[in-house]
Amino acid sequence: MKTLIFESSDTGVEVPMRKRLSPEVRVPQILDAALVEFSERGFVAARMDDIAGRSGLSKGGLYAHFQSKEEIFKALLGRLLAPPAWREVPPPSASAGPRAFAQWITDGLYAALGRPESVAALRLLVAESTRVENLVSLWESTVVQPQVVFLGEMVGAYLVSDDREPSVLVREPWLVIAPIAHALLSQMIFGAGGVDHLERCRQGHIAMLCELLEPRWHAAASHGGG
Amino acid sequence: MKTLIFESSDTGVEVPMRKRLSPEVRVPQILDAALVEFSERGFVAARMDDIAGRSGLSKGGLYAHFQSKEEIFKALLGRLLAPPAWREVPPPSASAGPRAFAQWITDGLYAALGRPESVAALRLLVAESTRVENLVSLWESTVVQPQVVFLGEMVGAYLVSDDREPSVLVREPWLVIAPIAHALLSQMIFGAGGVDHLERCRQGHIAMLCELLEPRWHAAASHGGG
Amino acid sequence: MKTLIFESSDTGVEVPMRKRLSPEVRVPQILDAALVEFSERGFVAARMDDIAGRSGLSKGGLYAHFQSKEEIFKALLGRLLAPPAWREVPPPSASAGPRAFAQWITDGLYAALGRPESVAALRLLVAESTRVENLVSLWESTVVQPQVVFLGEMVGAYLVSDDREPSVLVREPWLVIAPIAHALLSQMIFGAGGVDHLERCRQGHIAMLCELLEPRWHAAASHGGG
Amino acid sequence: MKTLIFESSDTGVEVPMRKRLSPEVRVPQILDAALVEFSERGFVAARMDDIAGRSGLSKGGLYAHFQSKEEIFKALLGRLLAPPAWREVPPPSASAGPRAFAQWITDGLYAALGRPESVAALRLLVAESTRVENLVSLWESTVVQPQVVFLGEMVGAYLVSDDREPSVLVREPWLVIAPIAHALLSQMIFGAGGVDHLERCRQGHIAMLCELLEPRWHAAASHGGG
DNA sequence: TATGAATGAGGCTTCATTCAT
DNA sequence: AATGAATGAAGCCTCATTCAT
Repeated sequence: MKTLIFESSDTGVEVPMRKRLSPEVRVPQILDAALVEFSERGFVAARMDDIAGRSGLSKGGLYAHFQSKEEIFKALLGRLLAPPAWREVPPPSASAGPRAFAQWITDGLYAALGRPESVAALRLLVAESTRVENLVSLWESTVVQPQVVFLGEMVGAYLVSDDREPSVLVREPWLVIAPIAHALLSQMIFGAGGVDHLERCRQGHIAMLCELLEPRWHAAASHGGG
Repeated sequence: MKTLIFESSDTGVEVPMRKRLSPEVRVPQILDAALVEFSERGFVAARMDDIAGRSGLSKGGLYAHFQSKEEIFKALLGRLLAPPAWREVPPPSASAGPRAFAQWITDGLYAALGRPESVAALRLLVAESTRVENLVSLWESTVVQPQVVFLGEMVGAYLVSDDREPSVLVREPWLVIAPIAHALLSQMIFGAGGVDHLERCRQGHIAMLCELLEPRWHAAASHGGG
Repeated sequence: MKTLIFESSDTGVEVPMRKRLSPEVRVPQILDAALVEFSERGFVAARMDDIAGRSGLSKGGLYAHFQSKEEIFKALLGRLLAPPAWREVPPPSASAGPRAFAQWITDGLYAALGRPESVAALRLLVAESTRVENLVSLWESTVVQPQVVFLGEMVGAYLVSDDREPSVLVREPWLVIAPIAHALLSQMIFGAGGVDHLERCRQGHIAMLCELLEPRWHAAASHGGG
Repeated sequence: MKTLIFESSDTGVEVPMRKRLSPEVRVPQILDAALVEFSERGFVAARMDDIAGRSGLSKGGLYAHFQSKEEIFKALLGRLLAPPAWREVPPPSASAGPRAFAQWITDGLYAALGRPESVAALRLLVAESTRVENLVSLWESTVVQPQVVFLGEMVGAYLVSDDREPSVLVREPWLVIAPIAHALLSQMIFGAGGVDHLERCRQGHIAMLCELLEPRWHAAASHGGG
């Protein structure tokens, strides 16, 4: 019966013994560890030793699975930037009102972006995007843009149902997610700000969307401008 | 100007010499260089050699002005986090309409945050905030929060002038700046995105503020919501 | 043939397996591989991985046959330094003339030393002789010296048949092989130099031996010297 | 007054202080050290630490002068392969006899190649020529070949003075240096073999050249050969 | 006998910092 | 105030060797 970590011998010396795992098991462990280390310290300052330790193996052991630090980083980003399995829940009917619709939108956003790992991933992207420009611009065009466009279309579909001037949210769908961008940027710089900070942001986010989604008469008829 | 100055000596050999400058001149040069290097590479990866080269002196020369890399970093943040001389222009009167008001708000925001150095500074803060938590939280409480509160008050003052339900912008004034946060985060990750990217964002930002600032009747009276 | 052998298992997964061979078959394969790797890169730079790959098994597999890199090296040298089965052909009679005799000498020399493996072996000896001084000096005294002495005796026997001053080849028999030493050293440093480079060297070698073996009258009688 | 190596302080700790030297002084020191280390151990096995120590500075200090181990190696070979300032002494007149002429030839050869550094350099070339193929083939064509051709011309000029069949030495001038090649190869593999080993080789070398340079009648007239 | 994940020592290289000049 | 050779502490990576399978 072999113990997992230490095996005592009659020499009295404890010899570290680590489980031998298949790459299918190790690689995700390593990437999990890498996300923590890279996002806390940045690519250069992260130490292979620490990633190794956090994955439960020795420094050299990493190199059985990845050729270099850079490779780990790229594999990590490949995983982080994979398109999320968004939108399993269908939007509520327009008759349910703006709040239900806004809630549906933020449900998806905060579920995808509100987790600590997402903040870590974003911090990593901000700090190191130039290191993986290809991956990032691929992600932007194949994942981020389509998601934003999708949100804009959902808003358009919601608003088309009655007679009003289309909100700027339809023309500039990125505004739909602007509040969560602020919340995340804030967290990246100032820290978590308490467990419910994101939840409070989300309530503001919903309220703002509600105001923008409520029926309005043509702006030109009321105050006009610019 | 990166020309070296050559001084002839009686040995007949031309040796490259760099100008001897007073600290008042050198220190800002060094901090300018440091902002670029730190924000492009992060604190750890930035090299004293590069900061030196970019400031027009040699590695050793830096140490005539700063005791260490850390000192440079802190001095740089001290400069970056200084409160901006905002608000020299008074807000337009409420009668000028929401667009004029929104324009006034974004004028200040984009003038302060739209410059490339601001993006660099923010990137630096995201990547290295844990390194200078004290400074950052001081900045948050003495500069950022007051500015946001100030904006909220301005919005409140604008809206109070007629009869409507106060917008969520008053309760959650950070929403006023959320669009620029999104724009900046986007730039930090995806790059500049063209010279007029920020300007387009600003137009969307203004339009959104306009929609939120337009007179509305009590939401409860129209659709209500969950 | 570098095809891997696949064996199907009831898991439905094809796993690459290498043939299980007896040591009698593996060991020579390994030493062949080792000669190439050691001589191309030197002892330290040669990698067990590469020797393994070149022998058709994995790194760990080597250790089923040799306890260490050093062991492989010594076994290789043991094989390389074994006395060659020289001299199966008897020398031609003196009456056949110097050219026939010179040809007989070079036949043996170039057959033994002209092969690429011999060049590789010599390169290895030059680079790593200090690592195995015992083996090398044993080789020198039991193999190399006797061979050279033997050649000297053959030359002496050839020349004794007529009346002349004995050539220096008899006193310094290493001169008999000097030209091939030059050719080999040249190949070691400058590379093969074409397929027939050694053959051309051999012709020069023969011609030189002919000149030295031709009947001469006592040197003292002609020009004299120092 | 600063001591060269150690400076005692009142803490009782000896602080190593090394002289700060200009590159003109350091670089040759480093290359001298590199020759020893590289030729004793080969490129890969030589340690930067040892080269540094032998040059009187620390490991890191090397990098103020060379970008990498490879750079040191190339610089070293550049120095080793520089054409020697050969042939300052004119050849003796033909009337002085073959021995004087042979002596003149070997004087140059053994002065250039007989030094221990030359053996070290050759050993290095044998072991690592593939690492610097460009340099080596340049050396072959611009230094080695011309020197050999020059020797052949000298021999030709010597022999032309009387009526005989030209020796193979004229057609194949590399045979002139073959004996020293053997001597050097021998030293590279078996070690120095005593202080006067090369000198004994040289006597054999001279004797052989004498035999080949002595007047002969046309070979066709004596034995001829197939 | 064979595989390949894992270890751990060791080497190359980088870089903040020092200091003689 | 400025230079640049020099130091020394890390950190990345390689690779001989081990061992569970």
